[in-house]
Amino acid sequence: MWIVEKILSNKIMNNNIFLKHLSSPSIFKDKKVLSSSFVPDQILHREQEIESLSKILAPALKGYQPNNIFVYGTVGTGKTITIKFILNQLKEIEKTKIKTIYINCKMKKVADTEYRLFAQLLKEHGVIVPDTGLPTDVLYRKFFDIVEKEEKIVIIVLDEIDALVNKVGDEFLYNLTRMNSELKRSQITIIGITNNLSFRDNLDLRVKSSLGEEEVLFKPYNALQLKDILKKRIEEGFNPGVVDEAVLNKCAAIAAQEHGDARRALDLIRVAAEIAERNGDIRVREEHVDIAEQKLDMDRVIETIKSQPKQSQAVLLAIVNSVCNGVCNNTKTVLTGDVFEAYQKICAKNNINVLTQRRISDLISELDMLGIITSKIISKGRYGRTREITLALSNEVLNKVRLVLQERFES
DNA sequence: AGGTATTCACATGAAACTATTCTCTGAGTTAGG
DNA sequence: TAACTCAGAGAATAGTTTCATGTGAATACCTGT
Repeated sequence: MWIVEKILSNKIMNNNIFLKHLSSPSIFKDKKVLSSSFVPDQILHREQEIESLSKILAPALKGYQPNNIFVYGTVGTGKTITIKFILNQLKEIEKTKIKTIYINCKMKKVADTEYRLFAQLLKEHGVIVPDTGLPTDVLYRKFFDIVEKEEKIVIIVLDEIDALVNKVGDEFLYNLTRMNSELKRSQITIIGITNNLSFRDNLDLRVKSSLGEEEVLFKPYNALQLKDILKKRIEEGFNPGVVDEAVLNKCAAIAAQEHGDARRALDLIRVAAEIAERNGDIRVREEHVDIAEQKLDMDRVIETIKSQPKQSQAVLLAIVNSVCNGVCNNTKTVLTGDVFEAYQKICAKNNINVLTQRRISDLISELDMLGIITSKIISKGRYGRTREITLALSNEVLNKVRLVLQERFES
């Protein structure tokens, strides 16, 4: 503890403003354990899934190509973590003949297009290709050559594969699976992870048959299982006695309600603890969890809004303005047409070029997907068919959103 | 009254376009031998 | 003659526009009673 030494040796003034933060005992023992991306050395309540996955992948150890796998399960059911865990175990036994690659297809600017996916795959093999300029099939060739040269069994994990397929189609999956028949000395196995249970149904038949050779379903955790998982993480992540049973129960219960999302439970407890620590409390209490729940919600919304492009923000402001001004007399809903009008006004005031209504329509449905607004299509008979838009935000969040938006626009 | 046709106000889809960033290639230019 | 420069052709990508087509049900319009 070099800081303590420094303090003792009086190298730091004893009125330094940071001193009081140092002296308060830390709640955390090892904070990274509480992050949802942490892979623990033991995964609870996934014994069955681990068993079947390892059975499928075991042939790799004997030099055969394992079947391709589809992994399903809603958010926070431990899909990613389990796969990572299994890959780690696999590598522990056999490093020379097996190569594992994990790629998250949703990562912006990393693997969200076919080109970038292959660029990423190449990068994993130590080949850097330019971001643009090359035809995609060149990357495809390069990847093929490298894999062939390596003489390994390559296990490629494509997390959130549905996002990529929705964006660019399933052609690349077909190409990847087809590679195997052309590869002589190496083989590729694909593990596709998705939280969209019906994803497989709208795949090309060829892809469906070759990729869906094996399927593993991850069921949501129930409250008891969540509690176990949390408990273990708490033991590792916090100093003893910091979190009591009631808090644990509460987090598990909230997460269980949200379709057994373990990530949610972890976020809750971590943020609750951060809040407690900042307040100078040495224990995490239930009210901290309440605040954490709100804060998580708020942060999520604000973050997504801030990261939206300007036009999208303008559209959101148009929605917020129209809803708050009660365009549709005192109801809290607005229609696409109202939004477009309000949007045009905002553009005029801010000197932004006005996009077509067609585009605005898309931007509105994007905001819907992000969960910032709720919209449903209604038919008003003779008076047309349109979207009925409602803000999906609590008043508190809404006010914050307004502040953020008004910072960016004159309105 | 009951049935059918219209009509509105957008939704939704597909394709094409724009602008930006970047590679590759080959022609032209330059400097050194 | 090798090395360098530079313009032009192509690609990838994101964000849009243009054009075309779809659509649910309140109303207008008929029809036969």
